[in-house]
Amino acid sequence: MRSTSRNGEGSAANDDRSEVIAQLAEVFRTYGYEGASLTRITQGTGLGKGSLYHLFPGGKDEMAQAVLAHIDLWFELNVFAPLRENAAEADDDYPQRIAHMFDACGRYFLSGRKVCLVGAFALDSTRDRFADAVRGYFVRWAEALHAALLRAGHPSHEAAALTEDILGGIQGALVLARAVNQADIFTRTLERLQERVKRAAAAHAGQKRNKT
Amino acid sequence: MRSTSRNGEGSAANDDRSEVIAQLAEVFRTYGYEGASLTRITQGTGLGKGSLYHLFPGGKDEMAQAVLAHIDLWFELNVFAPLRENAAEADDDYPQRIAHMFDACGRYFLSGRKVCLVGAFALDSTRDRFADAVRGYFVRWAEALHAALLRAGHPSHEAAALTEDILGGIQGALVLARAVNQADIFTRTLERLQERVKRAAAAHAGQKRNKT
DNA sequence: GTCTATATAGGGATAGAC
DNA sequence: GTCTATCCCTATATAGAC
Repeated sequence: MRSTSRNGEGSAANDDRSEVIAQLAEVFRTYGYEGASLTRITQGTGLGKGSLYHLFPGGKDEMAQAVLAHIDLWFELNVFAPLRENAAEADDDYPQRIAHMFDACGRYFLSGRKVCLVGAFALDSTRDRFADAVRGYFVRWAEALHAALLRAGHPSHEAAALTEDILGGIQGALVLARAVNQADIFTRTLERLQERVKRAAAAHAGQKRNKT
Repeated sequence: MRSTSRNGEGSAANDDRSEVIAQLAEVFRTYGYEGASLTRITQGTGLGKGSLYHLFPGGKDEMAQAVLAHIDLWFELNVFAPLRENAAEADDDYPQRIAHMFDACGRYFLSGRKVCLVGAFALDSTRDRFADAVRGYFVRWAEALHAALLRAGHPSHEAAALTEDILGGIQGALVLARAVNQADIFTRTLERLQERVKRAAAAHAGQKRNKT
């Protein structure tokens, strides 16, 4: 029953692969790309080198690429897509979508106890190796958030500024939280960012009311 | 004339060492701690292994420690100390000191083209190796900035929030700027952070005026 | 598919000539 | 002080048995 040899992309195999990728992500997050030796990867996954190279013929590079794709998919499904306009519900509650984003981020980064692998890769020469994945992750996040902020009624320049402050604020809070070993810095930062968005939105509502 | 053998800590030797440390910093910033191999360090400094181990008997670990100490000293002199209260000029212009901090940071990080090595070290297991240096850097920065904000008239909770937002905002902007290869994200973020401080300060001044 | 054994290169670090 | 040569270890990757 476990065999999926007939359909090479069976769901059991996918689950296995998914599980391995999650473990790989943990290793890369802990040690960085250069620091993630095959020995550590072997320990972290419980697989021998043979199995690893069978799953990822391209070696470490392909493993990291798979991890980045996995992260990207998660954010695409749980963060970016929910932010974006949806034809079926074009008049949706955008402030709520933005709140959902903060929520998802808080959960994903374990309230500041888990760092952003993409951000970590961005800081050294690892970025160049995975330039497209690193860039794409932030660009698509920024685009989705910016569009949602516009839809929520923020003027263009403010939406752009908020987008940078939010994405940067999240990354920076993760750095800071880990540097001083205080995860709650991340939680507080998320709350303040969300509060700033609400205040800005309320200010526009107030201006509209005054005008009419 | 170049010999400083009699006084082992002669100024010429210090300059040499300082120059080497600056080059080491560049290598660590580019490749990260794990990625900074002795071969790359050799190329980046122009020194052979013999010279390197003569200068830093503790090897790579000591090199990185020296770099961190060097960075720390720079920030102590150019950022932290100017922020702090000074007995000789206790009634100084604290808003201006804060402006000076933003200025110094903008210059140090080359307007977003240079990352923060301490922040980069914080993100993976390198942090544990240099835990004290990493933690101390951010803690002392935070303390100095927080005190300056209090002195500038910000209420306690606001000063604490601004401190986290500013330190985190700077780190995050550096991550973001490098991730998408747009240094101006950093510049803009610095300007907005500074603007927020000014607005908050102005609001308090306004409240005071209304009260009296 | 997963293991063991091995190949080959490069890692950090040291010794000793100069 | 700086270089060259060399040490030993670990790195990534592959081959082939099972």
